[in-house]
Amino acid sequence: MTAQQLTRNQALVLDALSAAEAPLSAYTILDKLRGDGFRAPLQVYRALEKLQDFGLVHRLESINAFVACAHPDEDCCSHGLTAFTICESCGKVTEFHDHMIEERLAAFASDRNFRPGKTTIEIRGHCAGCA
Amino acid sequence: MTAQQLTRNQALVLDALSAAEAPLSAYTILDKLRGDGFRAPLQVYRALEKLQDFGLVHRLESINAFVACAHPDEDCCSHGLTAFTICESCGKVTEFHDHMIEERLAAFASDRNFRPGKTTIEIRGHCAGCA
DNA sequence: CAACTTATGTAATAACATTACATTTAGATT
DNA sequence: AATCTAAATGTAATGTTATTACATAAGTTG
Repeated sequence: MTAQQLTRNQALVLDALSAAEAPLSAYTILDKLRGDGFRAPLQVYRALEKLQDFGLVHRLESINAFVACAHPDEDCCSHGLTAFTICESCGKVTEFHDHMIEERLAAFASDRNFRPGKTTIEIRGHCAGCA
Repeated sequence: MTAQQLTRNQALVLDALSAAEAPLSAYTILDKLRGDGFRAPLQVYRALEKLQDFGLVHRLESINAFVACAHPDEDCCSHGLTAFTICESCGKVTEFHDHMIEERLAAFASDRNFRPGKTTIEIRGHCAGCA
């Protein structure tokens, strides 16, 4: 996915996520953007979908929420697997990549002729500050 | 979590999941069990919660659905991480454990003083039969 | 039995996400 | 510039997933 000019809605949603300290739900984003003319969930979901396509936003499956990519410039999300730690106290999310985990998962899939699509790795717990 | 006598509702929910070829949503389970007297979502969610505590059922976060544990006798789910492949065509789920992945994730968490709780690893894709 | 904990029943509501359809905008083509 | 087309947008309605609140019943332990 190559660099991309964002539409107004996409830019607003990305800004909202970038400004947030923690992941936001689609409906929280909607509420934040009502002042900018947002009125319906679909406006948010559509922008989120594109932003995910562009590798600028990640969806955290285990908490139904979204975060801005930590290093979008590296096109990080297309070259492999992204994993997350998610603090259940403060919401802080850390994004990381581990080549060995990627290989092990790929090997497992390959052994079973399973063709992998999107992979989710999320560790919920408590961060250093909240321990 | 030690072996456990299940209540009627818990047993019914577990049986429904065990009989299914693919993961079931809570509401699908509810519909299957209406003939057994189930009337409300909470009956299902409460049973599912306990069954997860007992290590007899897993929740698949990325598809909001539940599966019976593939090898509940081994108490598999308490001794470590469980990972899944999920076929997006036929719904088939394969459960697996990988000690090295477990170690890598633990090491990452430890390095950052992140105290891990529940970890999710789910690979969505297409199984050999559906490729 | 009394006190307590666990499980259950039921209704209502909250939270998350999609379908359907009409309209507008932005780029490309002529 | 006028036209065409694909992408994006607006809006309403609905579908799906999960929880809160409160009342009742059943099992456990002193």
